[in-house]
Amino acid sequence: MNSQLTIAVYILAVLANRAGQGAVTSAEIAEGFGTNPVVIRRVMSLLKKAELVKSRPGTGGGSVLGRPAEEITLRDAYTAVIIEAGSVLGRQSGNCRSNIPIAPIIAEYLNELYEDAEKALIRRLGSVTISDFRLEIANRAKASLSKVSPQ
Amino acid sequence: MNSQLTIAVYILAVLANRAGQGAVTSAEIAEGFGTNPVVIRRVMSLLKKAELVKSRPGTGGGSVLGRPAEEITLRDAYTAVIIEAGSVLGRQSGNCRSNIPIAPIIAEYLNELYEDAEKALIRRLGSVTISDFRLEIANRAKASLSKVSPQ
DNA sequence: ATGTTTGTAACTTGTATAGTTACGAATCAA
DNA sequence: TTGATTCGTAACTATACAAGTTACAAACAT
Repeated sequence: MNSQLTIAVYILAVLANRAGQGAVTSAEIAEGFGTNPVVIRRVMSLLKKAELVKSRPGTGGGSVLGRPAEEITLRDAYTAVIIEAGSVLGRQSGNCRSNIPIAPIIAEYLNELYEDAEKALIRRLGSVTISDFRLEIANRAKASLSKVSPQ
Repeated sequence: MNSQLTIAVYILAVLANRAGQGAVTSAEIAEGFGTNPVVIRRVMSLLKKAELVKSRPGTGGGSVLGRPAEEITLRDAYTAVIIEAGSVLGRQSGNCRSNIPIAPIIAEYLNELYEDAEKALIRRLGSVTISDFRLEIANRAKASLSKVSPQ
């Protein structure tokens, strides 16, 4: 539920990279990320609902950005992917089997406190466009490569 | 990893309730919360490391607060319980088996963004003492009872 | 000594999610 | 119209993780 966000922004970054050069298939994206095409399509399906991407089947098909990379923020990706599952934060209860009335009351209260944090997160995510993100990741990838083979 | 915080603040609230009336056993706390004593002891063990509680085995044993309830905040409970597992937020990777170098770079970047949110959360938690918390939960429990049987 | 309670290791169970397989539906090209 | 390609999604498997449980040694009070 959290790595879906990683995948979502990866997808958006790849599509931004290829903007204007035709659609990108889920197989191609999957290979770049090191996973199965279906995993990509599942996340893609959420991005489609949020109209961040458009997809088309058939030869020459695949996905493209729904609007320019400068007009998509990480917040858009977050809400597209996370809202389904409630929130990254508010996942109280988990595996807890307690049915005693006090447990949910505490959980509810803690969730309210989490809300402030989520607002801060969303604000921060909203300040980063896919363009920004793409550049940042490219720089880091370069840096991490030069760490492996220093010369 | 998240319901541990629920348990932690429940423990602290119970011990605050009983301050000056001797130690409380894990069995008693477990019954109140509707779980197994070992689950309580596991969380208690983290609270002990953080010196929020003191425990003693044997007859008349159990746990007491390490300092007054007015001087313990939810932030203390949070750091005691969560730090172990990294953070509520930064749980990137999860089940993701991708070893492609780009995935961890994105995850790392997202985690940095999460940090701002966590700071907000910690600030908020730091503003609530166990005393405050105890009152708030008591009020809510009363309200939720009156919902079940309105008269 | 005896009974009580903690502390913790080891195991079982439940659940979420990643990954996989399979196949129908949509699309394009010939 | 046929065939190749790609998406969309259901159904299944595998894995990881957390809660719950059992068991028992160690610490402590009487």
